[in-house]
Amino acid sequence: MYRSHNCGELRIEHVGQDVKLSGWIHKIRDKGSLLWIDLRDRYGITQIIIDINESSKDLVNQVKKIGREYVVSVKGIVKERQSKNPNIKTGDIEISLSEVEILNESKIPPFTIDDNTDGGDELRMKYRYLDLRRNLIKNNLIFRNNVTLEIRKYLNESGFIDVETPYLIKSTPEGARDFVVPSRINKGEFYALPQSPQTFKQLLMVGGMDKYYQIVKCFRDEDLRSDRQPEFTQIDCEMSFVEQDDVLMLFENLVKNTFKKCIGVELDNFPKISYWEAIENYGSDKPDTRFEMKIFDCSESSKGKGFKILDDSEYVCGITVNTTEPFTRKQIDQYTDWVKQPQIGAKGLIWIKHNSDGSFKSSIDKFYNHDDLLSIVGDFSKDSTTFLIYGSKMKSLNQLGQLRLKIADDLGMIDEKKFCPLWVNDFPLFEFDEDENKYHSIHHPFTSPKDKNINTIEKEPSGVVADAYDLVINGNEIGGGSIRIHNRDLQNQIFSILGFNEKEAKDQFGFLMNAFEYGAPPHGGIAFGLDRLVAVMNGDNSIRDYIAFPKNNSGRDLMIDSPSLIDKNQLDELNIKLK
RNA sequence: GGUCUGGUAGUUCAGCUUGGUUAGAAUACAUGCCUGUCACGCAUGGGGUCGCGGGUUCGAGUCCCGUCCAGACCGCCA
Repeated sequence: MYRSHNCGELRIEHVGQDVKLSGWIHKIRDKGSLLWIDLRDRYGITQIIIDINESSKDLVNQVKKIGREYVVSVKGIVKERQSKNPNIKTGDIEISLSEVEILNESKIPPFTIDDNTDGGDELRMKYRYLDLRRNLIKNNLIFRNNVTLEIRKYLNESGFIDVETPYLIKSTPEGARDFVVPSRINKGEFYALPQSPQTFKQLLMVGGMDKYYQIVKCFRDEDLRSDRQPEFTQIDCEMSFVEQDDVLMLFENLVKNTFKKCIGVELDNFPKISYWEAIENYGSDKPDTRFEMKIFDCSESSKGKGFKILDDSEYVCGITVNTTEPFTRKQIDQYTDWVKQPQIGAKGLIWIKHNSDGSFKSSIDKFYNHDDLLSIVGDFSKDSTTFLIYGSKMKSLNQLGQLRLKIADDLGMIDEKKFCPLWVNDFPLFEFDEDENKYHSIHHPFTSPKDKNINTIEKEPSGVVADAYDLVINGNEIGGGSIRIHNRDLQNQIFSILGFNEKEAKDQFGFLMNAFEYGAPPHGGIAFGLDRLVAVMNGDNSIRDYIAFPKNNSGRDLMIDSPSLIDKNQLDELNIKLK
């Protein structure tokens, strides 16, 4: 027997008991004739004490051999501590050591296994198994487990069944790049890993499963970010005989339930805003609504005063920043430089300072008098500053949206403890790609247009509104879904607008079109990014520390050192020749 | 594919602007001392291909060019 208790469960009421614990040596504090060992496992830390003067020589010698991160079993009697430690659960007791057995030695770890580790990201990834011993990662994984458990419970109680779908599927040109797997048996042919189980879950609906869910890995061969991994986990759901509101209600309750059970937060009802409201008010389709600072349109009020730059712009929009002290010239210049950097790409930044006496000072004083400026900024409070950005509508809004986030961040306007979920819906169905001179789906090609648009699809594709919705929390896209097309002719029509000819559509999605001819029920669904959800619930932007073995910026696993070359025999077998 | 930042002790960093003595600090590690520690304390000690390659120079951690690696961002992510 390795242990009678774990390292986190002994309390004052266990005093006097003989116990055996096993775990890792967290820290040794050698005080001469007294020596303490912190023994650690997943459940906590228990202090072991050795009184050198009252212990056998053998025991002392054994103890002296032990180093950090050794795995040991210890036997002893539970005693009340003379000086207690209120910071840990086992802080009232300690184990008076009578026997110790070294189960495994450890090299000196490359970084300290501590809450404030001295290890950098790269090293932590390379020795991820050591990093997992730290509270941060360990607690995140436990938290993730709690979240998935609550979600499974909720979905099961709501009548959903968990059905697995295949990982080796077919590559399609739409959307993200596929990860591809060569087939040995079918020479020259390739499987693709799913970007999502989209078509399969729709086929499950055709198959009468009615309510399906799966907590499932998805794969996309695109560049990584701190909130994007090439393999990530979705909570993937689909339901039959539903309209948008049915889906939103059920999954709003799922999210509320998860927040309540896992972090004790009661969320208010989620506001619903349309895609265009989001874009025009926040410059983003995933607005952070933890703070106001809404964007306003001043295209009309800013024109006709002889200032050519604004007169010639398609769109002019602004935000007013309320501060207790007006921005300094230096701060304004810094923001001007910031928006002009290539990543943002603004042509310039116009500023209007609101002085305490109600007067204005601005970068466009030459062309605009007091009343002109007043009509641009509308309502304002003293000592605030208004910024204007101009250009094409989408670009200006997007740039100002980014400035809005930057300023809020700089000024500490974001309450980190707050959660502001909302639904964004009424997305356009298509977006016109200037480079390729064709339309592509904003969501995916199986998204249904709103009923009222069905007759105008061919005539005016860009005006069609999709029956699609996103869940946004604190400026993060957490989930998205739609009501799907279940009619073969409509699906065909959509494929043709997307530029598929009949053969291509049949080759790639023939199975789905066929299925639609055998009584496909109306259906719709949603998928949540589990990694992002747990990170956001914990107030984090990066998902890496919520994944046991994540990949780095370049898609590498630094621990197992993948991807890697494969040998010639393997390549030959797969009929692959490298350039 | 692009922009930016970084790479110096096991680790995290300073030093680079303005080239010049033996490249420092903290932490980790080792040894010794310490009977109530829990970020223990004190003393001593070991520890460096300054990412790699080239160039400028009497002399390069420091300046220049290239390259590799890591991170943030843009593009990309139905």
